[in-house]
Amino acid sequence: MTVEETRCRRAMDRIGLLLARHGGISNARLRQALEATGLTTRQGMTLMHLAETGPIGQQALMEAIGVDASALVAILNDLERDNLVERRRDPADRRRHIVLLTEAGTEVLTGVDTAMTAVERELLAHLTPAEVATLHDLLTRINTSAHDEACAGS
Amino acid sequence: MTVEETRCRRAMDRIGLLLARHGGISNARLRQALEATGLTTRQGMTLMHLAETGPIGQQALMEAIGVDASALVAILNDLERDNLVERRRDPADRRRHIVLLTEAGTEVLTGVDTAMTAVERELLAHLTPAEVATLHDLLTRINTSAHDEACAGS
DNA sequence: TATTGTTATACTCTATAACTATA
DNA sequence: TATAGTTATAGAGTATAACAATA
Repeated sequence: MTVEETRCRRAMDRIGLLLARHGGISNARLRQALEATGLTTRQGMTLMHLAETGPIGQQALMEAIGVDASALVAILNDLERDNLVERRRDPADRRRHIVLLTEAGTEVLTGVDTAMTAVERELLAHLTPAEVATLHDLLTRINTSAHDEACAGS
Repeated sequence: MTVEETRCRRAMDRIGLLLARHGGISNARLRQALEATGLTTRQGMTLMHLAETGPIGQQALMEAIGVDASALVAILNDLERDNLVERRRDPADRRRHIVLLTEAGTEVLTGVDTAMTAVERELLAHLTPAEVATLHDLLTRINTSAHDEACAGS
């Protein structure tokens, strides 16, 4: 297509930059909303995942929430210190730690959910429900996995 | 199935979390792609804005790229050290610094643009051009400004 | 040797408050 | 006093490599 030369599109037409910026804003809002629960965004997200999956090994949990091993350790250390999760050795493979929600962790979850709902309501205030659904669909289809196709060049 | 009660939607149905995560990924990819230019994402973004707006005060630049004053100072210090931008006192109001691209900064810009294009091509590999346009539109309409409506509570 | 989880480290981004110099 | 810019500092997120225990 004709378009202008590929060179130098306006900065905020750059979807990469838009995503980075909105991600930062979402993160900041979530953190603020979660302050009442004493959790960070990633801690809240981790609790939500545990509630969905039930007891799970750290490897699987890592993939589910998209952080690396050392980051997950830090998250779980904090959560375990506050008795929101518990790590148990897997008797079948003593290298593995099975992570599970405690009763206290389950209770905190309600507050997390409320906070996230409030943040979303605000972020998406100008969008219709149909648009929100579209946005959700498009976001999940963004290529998140490691570099595979396209631009594989060098 | 009958869905569960509204409480506790699946974590990755949370748009706030999706945005935060994809933002982080975009940022990481951009950083990696910009490594060749020796710039961080925000430095690259700053150069792009300067190219669009021309000479501009730091207050205006802050708003344009969405970082706060102290963050901008750090960005500009690095860029100025590398002679990519220049700060000049505004003779009309000696408190103000007018920021502008140097010739070297303009040259680097081409590499920044190429890197960003490559990253986007990869992130958006599974979307049609129409979907990309929709995504762009929806992202720009997310409520980025300070808390006004909804959840204003305390 | 490979895998699971841990520790240590460092860099980026973000947020806040205190400071300066001008107005 | 108010504003433009600066400095300092701290917390959160991310990335990497080295390590221990177990398989």
